[in-house]
Amino acid sequence: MDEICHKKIDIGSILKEKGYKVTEARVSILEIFSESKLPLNAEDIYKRLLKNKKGNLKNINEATVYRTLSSFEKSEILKKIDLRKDSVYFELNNDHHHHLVCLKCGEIEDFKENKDMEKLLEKIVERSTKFKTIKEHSLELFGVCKECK
Amino acid sequence: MDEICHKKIDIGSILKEKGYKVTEARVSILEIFSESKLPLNAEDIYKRLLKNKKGNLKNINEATVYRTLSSFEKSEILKKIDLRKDSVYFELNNDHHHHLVCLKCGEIEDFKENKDMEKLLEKIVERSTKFKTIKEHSLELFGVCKECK
DNA sequence: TTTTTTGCAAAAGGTTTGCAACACG
DNA sequence: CGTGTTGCAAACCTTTTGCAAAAAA
Repeated sequence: MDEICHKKIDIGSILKEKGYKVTEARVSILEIFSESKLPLNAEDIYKRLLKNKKGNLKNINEATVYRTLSSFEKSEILKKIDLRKDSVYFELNNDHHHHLVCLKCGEIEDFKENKDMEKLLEKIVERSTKFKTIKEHSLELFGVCKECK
Repeated sequence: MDEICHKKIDIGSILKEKGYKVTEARVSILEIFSESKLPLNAEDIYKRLLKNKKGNLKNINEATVYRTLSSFEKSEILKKIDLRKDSVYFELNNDHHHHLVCLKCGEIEDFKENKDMEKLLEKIVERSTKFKTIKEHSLELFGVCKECK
């Protein structure tokens, strides 16, 4: 446990903190992210919402999913990840890590960012002529996993 | 097809090496990449083709651009880059570097990858349980450039 | 000539948007 | 109750595809 991800998050407070009204769509979407070990795209979210709600609750529209993901990204609740797939993936922005991605089967393994990495990035920015600071960075490694070999 | 090559790459040989027939579309597209300092997307390429050809030569279709980019990526003449924009960017796969990207104006600055970086990546893969080697990686830094500050 | 490549047009995703109805605070 | 949020459907934009015509080897 507690390797990467999965801190308990107080969804209500997060939303209020960012000035959002606490709606069913937003809460459900954040729940899904907080329960997922993997990055998710809009379709993943939409399907899980459907599954969760097949009882009595009303569905959440796909447009709402897109709007929510996009606004959560702007307010830095989520971050966007490029997995070299056709759609955009997101994950919670509360734990700094990156991914190893299998180009064949899509398998994903997380790895934490460490001090060495941070120092390296600092050096890069120091040497830059056009930038003084950076806000974020991508670092995803692509290969073929042992299973697919 | 014996256009002058403005850089050091021999477009004809590259194409033949990879088993491609040497067509006007492919040569023109590679010329554009070899003259560009920045990553380009399909639309960029298409527009530049239009501009180049506005004299008498016939245009190259957008579908051809997409097909060419995609096949050049598979044959590793080009590589795909995620710049957090709406479309996919490519650049020549002949020089290992990464980018600092301005989230406001899109300004791009290159930086070279160094030994430290390589060692760091090696360590990550060593520690991985699911992967033994990686083929490639993304590393793009996003921030706001001095101009936009 | 044979095989590959291209143009065209149509369609396929994925994502965004306008607007009226709805719900949180 | 007022403003922010959502559902719906249509539009949008980038990218892909089938097929016949054209070009390379």
